[in-house]
Amino acid sequence: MAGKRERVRAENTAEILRLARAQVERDGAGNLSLREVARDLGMVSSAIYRYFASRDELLTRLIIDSYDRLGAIVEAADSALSSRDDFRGRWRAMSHSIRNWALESPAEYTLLFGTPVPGYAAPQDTIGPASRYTNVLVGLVLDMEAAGHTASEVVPAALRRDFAALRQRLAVPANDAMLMRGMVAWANLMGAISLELFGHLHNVVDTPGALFDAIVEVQAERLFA
Amino acid sequence: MAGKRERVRAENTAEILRLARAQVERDGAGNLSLREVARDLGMVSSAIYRYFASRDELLTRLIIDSYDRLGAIVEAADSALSSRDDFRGRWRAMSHSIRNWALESPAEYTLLFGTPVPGYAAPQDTIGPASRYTNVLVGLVLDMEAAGHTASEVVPAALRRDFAALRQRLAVPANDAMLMRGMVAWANLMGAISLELFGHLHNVVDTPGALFDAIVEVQAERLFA
DNA sequence: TAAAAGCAAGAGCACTGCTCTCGTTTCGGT
DNA sequence: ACCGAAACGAGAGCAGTGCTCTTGCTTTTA
Repeated sequence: MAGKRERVRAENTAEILRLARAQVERDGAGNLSLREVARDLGMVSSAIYRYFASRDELLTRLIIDSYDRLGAIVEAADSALSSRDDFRGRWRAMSHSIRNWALESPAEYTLLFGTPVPGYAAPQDTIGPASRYTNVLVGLVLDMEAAGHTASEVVPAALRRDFAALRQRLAVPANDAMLMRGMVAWANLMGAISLELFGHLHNVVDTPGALFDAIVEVQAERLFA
Repeated sequence: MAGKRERVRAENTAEILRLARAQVERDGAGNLSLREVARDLGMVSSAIYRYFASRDELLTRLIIDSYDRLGAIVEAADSALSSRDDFRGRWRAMSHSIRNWALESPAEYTLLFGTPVPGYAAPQDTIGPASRYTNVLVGLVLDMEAAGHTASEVVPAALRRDFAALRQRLAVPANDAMLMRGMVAWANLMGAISLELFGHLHNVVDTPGALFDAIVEVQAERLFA
């Protein structure tokens, strides 16, 4: 029998997620409507609550899935480079993979890196998937250090404890200066993408792609040479 | 008579903006409710439409005001430094003024730099006020160049036209490399603040303030020394 | 086979943005 | 000083939202 009920439940759950994702992609996360999902699915709105306790829970699920996809994309971009010690190349690859993904599915990027939806607070379940893409960046600075690179970034005393905890939690033996380097690169990368995607470059440059390339290149030169 | 109607209109408009701002500050831009504003004001909801054509128009007005306040704050922070050729100091001052403002009124920061509200597209009226805070940064790189500093940032050919247009539009005689430097600093700054404010640092560091200081310092060392 | 659990439907609540109509109040021109 | 026009606030109403509760039906479990 394989459990008819169980099978139908899985199908419906998947279908709800599919429709919700399409809706988010079309109208943005803020406009996700449970009732519309229900209509598209040929159900009544209250039935959705058998599958997701609330709109926020559905959103959370979408967020987790998006983090997972982003993680997979960045991992693939990084590991596609055969020469593991081409650090500049790896930085380029992962940077561009994130931007390309963001441009392809802006609503998804917005879902993760834009305004935390109205009264919504990210639950614990998201932190695992969320760290997948950052782990790729961590891997880069780790490999650099293993290859004998030294970083000269100054790390204030107040940050040393944070970095020590981070080192322990992630089992990452990078030194403070190298971690600092990663943080600067991370902030710069996400800043460049957010400025572009949220429209702050509109009356500034006409070819945001070229600007992004240049920003990545400046960092590659400075941090990953 | 001084126009009773005109006076009342000005008062009501101001009051609507005040209440709406308080609401945004409390519940976030996505939860701004015209009906609640009307209730707080002792009016019926439809009356609000005598003053603002739509919820989006009210939001736009709030956004413009916020850009103006941010602009004033950053300008003040920069011009508070008496030694105009202390570029690192000026960079520090403007960076921290933005972050402090963001921490004091996160909903306001979110309004400007988070997700462009659901189906909302920023109208032209915002681009003037929006460039006020960036002009301070532009002023910094301009002064650096005037003081004889040279930048070594590489600017790809594709960006040269954008930068030429920018130079003309803003009447800013900075060379390409120096403009590039400003862009990197800008992206890094906004990235650092957004990561913190939108919760992406939650399981990363416990003292985001220290991380921010360090990021600013790294850039000060590299770009504004 | 009977009880238990899972399910979809439907009605309903309290909201939302927005529109339209209807009396009233204020303003500008004669 | 008057009178038409314009501006105004109130109120009802429409279409939509998230979410809850009850009611019957179906599948699963014991």
